[in-house]
Amino acid sequence: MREDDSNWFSKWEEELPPPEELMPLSQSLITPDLALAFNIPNPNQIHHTPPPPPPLPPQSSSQPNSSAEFDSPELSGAAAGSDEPARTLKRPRLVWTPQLHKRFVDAVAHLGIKNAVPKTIMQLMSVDGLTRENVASHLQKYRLYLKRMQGISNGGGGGSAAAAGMDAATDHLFASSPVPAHFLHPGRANSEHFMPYVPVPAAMQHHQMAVVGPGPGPGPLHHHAQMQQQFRHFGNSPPNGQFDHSFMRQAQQQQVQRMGNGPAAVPPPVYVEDLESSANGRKILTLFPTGDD
DNA sequence: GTCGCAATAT
DNA sequence: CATATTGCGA
Repeated sequence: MREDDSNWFSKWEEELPPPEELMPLSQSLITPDLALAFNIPNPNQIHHTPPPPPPLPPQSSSQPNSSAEFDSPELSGAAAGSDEPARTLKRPRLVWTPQLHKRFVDAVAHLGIKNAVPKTIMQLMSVDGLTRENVASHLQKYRLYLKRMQGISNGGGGGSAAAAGMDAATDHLFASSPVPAHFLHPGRANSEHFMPYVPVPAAMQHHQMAVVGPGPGPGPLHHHAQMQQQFRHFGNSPPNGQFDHSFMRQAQQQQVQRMGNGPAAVPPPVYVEDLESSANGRKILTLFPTGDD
C-alpha cells in the first residue's frame, strides 16, 4: 500500500506542537547589549507582540518562513548607517529544548538515516535562526548517543539499555525524546522508507530560540537576565512577580537549562530528568509534553 | 562545498 | 556542563 506517502506527513503535522505551545521566544538576532552598543532603539519593542498570538494553522500559509514578524525592519535599514550586526555578530548559543530536539529527531526520522545530513535536517526543521552548524553539532552528539545505545543493547546482555545508557549525563536531553527503532539498526531489514523528498514543508513560522546573555563573566546571575529578556518580549515585565502562567509555562521550557551551580540560592525549576525509566514507575511531572505523542 | 568526526574552546 | 568552533580527511 502506498498510503505511507500521504500518511506520514499528515501524522507529522499533527504532532507538531500548536503555535500556542511554542511561540515563546523570539530571536532578536542581536543581544540587547549589542543593540545598545549600536544605538539600535530596542529591537524588541519595534513590534510589540500583543498577547493573543494569532493561531497559525499549518498548511494554510504557503509561505514557509515569511518571517512576517520579528526581523526588525530597521535592523537592516533604519539603523541609519549602522551595518547589519546580525550577520557579523555571534549568535547566542542555541539551547536545545526537548521540543526543539523533538523536531530534530522527527526530521531525522523522516528523512531516513541516509539523507539525514545537517543541511537537510536544518531545512526540514525550518526553525528560524537555526544554522547548519547548530544541527551538525547536535547531530554529532546525537550519533554518539545512538551508538552507545546500540553497543549496549546488543553487547551488554543486561538488556537494561536505559540504565547503562543513562549513565552519560549528557543524555538527559536525548532521553526526553523517543528514538525511532530503525535508528538503532542502520543496516537491518528493509525498514528504509522511500521519501519522495520533501521540499521543506515549513508549516510553521514561529521561531523558538533560547537566548543566553553574552556571558560576560559571572555565572550564577544569568537566569534573571534571560527571563527579563523574554518577558520584555511579551510587552511588559513587572518585577513584581505576577505573570501570566500561560507563558510562564513556556518560559520554563526554555529556562530548564541549568547553568553554573551556585551555592543553592534559587529554587531550580525542576529539570525533566524523571522518565519512565525511573524507579518510580509512574509518569510524574508534566512540565511539558515530553512523551505525549 | 558539505559531511563526519575528534579535539579543543568558550 | 552544553554548545561552538576548528582542523582535516573523505
